[in-house]
Amino acid sequence: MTITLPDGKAMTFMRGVTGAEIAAAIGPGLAKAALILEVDGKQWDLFRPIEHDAKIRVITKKDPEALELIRHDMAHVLAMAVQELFPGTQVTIGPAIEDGFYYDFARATPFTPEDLPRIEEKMREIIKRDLPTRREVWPRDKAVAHFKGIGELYKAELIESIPAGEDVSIYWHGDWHDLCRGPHFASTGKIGDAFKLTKIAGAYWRGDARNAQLQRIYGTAWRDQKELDEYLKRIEEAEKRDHRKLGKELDLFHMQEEAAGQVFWHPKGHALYRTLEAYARRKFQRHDYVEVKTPLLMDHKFWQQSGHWDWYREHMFAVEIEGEDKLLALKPMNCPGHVQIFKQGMRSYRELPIRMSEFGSCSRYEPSGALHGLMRVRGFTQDDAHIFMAPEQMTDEAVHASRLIFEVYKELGFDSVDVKLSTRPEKRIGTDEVWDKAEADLADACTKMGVPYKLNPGEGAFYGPKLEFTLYDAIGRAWQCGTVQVDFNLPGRLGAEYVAEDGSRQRPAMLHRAVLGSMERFIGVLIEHYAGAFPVWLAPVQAKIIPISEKANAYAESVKRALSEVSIPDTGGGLRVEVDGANERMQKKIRDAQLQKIPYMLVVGEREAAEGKVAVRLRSGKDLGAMALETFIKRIRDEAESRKDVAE
RNA sequence: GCCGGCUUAGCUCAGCUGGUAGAGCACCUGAUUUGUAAUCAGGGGGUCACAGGUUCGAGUCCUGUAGCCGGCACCA
Repeated sequence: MTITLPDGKAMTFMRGVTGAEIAAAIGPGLAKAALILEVDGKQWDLFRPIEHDAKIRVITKKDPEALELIRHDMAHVLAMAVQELFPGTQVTIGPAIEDGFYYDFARATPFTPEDLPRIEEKMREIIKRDLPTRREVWPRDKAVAHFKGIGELYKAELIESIPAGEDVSIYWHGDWHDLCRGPHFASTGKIGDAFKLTKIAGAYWRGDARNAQLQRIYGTAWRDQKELDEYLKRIEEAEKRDHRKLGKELDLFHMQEEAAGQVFWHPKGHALYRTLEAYARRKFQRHDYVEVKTPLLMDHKFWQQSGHWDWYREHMFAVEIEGEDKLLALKPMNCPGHVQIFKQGMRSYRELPIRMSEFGSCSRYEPSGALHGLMRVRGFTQDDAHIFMAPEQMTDEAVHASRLIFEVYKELGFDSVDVKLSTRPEKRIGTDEVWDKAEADLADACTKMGVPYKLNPGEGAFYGPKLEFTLYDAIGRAWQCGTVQVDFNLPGRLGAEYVAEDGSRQRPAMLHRAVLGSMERFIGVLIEHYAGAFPVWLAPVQAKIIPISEKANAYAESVKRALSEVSIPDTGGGLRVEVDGANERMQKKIRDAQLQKIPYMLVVGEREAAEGKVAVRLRSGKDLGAMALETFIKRIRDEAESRKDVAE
């Protein structure tokens, strides 16, 4: 039997040879390092016999696949440990995930945080025992009967969903066994012990809230201690950027119990908000949008007509007014309002497309468990727009909207953006023909732009498919923000029409589109992206003037007035500067400004006052020395206008 | 909404097995008038999330409610 190695070298072995034997034949180093074999492109246990000629590759810790394999094995060890410590606990599933693994258990009493160290210790012990792995193939029905017999009802259910007549593989580690597709390392000792259990959580069986809730334990696992340490460090760094923490430290906003899920923007946070809004407003204007404002509170009939009432009633705030037979609803989105504006007067095809934008305040009664700082709130502002058009304009308008999104992200410093096309969900309105066209229009738009996209089947809105735009922040985390949604359904339901070229009345098509998504959430993303050290154009305080002693206070104020007069186009006003007139030493004021991550500190003493200068210090600590106020103004204005993010 | 955890001064946090609350920073007052990351001294400030209960006595124990945190489910 011939075994071909990756370098093309062929070796001859007896039938039934195992990966371990092949690795040993190649060399003792490889025999030791080998974890899993790849046989004709399929992963194969080292101890599993090979019956045909094959091309093989030996996978070791160094290979990219190793992490996933380690994590999968680790999940098994976790399950073993839990079953040893807590007899009667049922196992369910336990996959490898990004950065780690988890395992879901069925158990009457939930785990407590104190259990984790015990389980971890047991896992290390199991790894140390170096239990050999064995693979068996059972007929499906035998496996079902077996797992039912030992009280593993979830496992039995899993196997029952495999077609009858098929065989399943069972893996043994010592005398513990589990249904598993494999592959697994030859023994538990091969896994290494660079892991840590991180959290416990409830999770629904098969991801469905109607099912029983299981107890999930999460862990992280790596090739070695160094990688594990790096990962833990990374988590720590991410925590430092948490927008909730920075929001407090930088005095940007707060939230409180009496208005759960809603934001109190403080002056500094609101400066961010206004700046971003002014930028977006100007950008939309340049892309031929018209801006409107619609009522917050409207008769709920609009949402009955649109269909939202049926879908989302329990997530809407509704108000009954005493003595009036009306049910009003706080708007959860802006489309019905925009359609009302469209419906005023007779619309001609000549006016189309109409691109109607609004910074629309929306309220949604989000489930309590979903709330998360600025990222998921009950009161938020969409940078929303609805584009009304003739149906045949759809592809062009989708391109137009998508280009705007790419442009804005790029200008805001997000260079890598992913696009997903979410298609018809099971629960939806509209005919299949309409959905066919809607999905095709979005796909065409991507093709036209030359933008690759991933398909996200079944994830569209109930009224139409959507493109979703995901950007990546400074530490590589993904944030889904922008969206472009085709809608051939709502305009009809809400009674919108226009007069076509031939004089007939036609239904307009509509595109829902948001670039930033929610202002609140996007600001949250910006806070985390910049770790609170905003580029000058966004910084709530762009320069802090620091008088060295009281003698320089008057000059400091005059510098502030001069800077406040400097207007920055497209960002909504003059430079934002403050004087620190406290009776403190300069060092202390510098420290305070530094901790507030203010980009420029302007130190002024009697020397600067006499010469009309400012001594410029950057938040990096770099001292630029004294320069004429005019020179500094030119510098900061250029920086703000270009929206540069200066790293130094 | 579901599972688990948490909630002590404006902020960050201490407070052992129940005996009646403490630090640093911030704030206020005074002194100091300062050259690139914390000047010194003094002072004020807490219904220990809320509501019940156990107890001679509860920040500490029990129950409920709310909010927050970590997940899950949801996300027009």
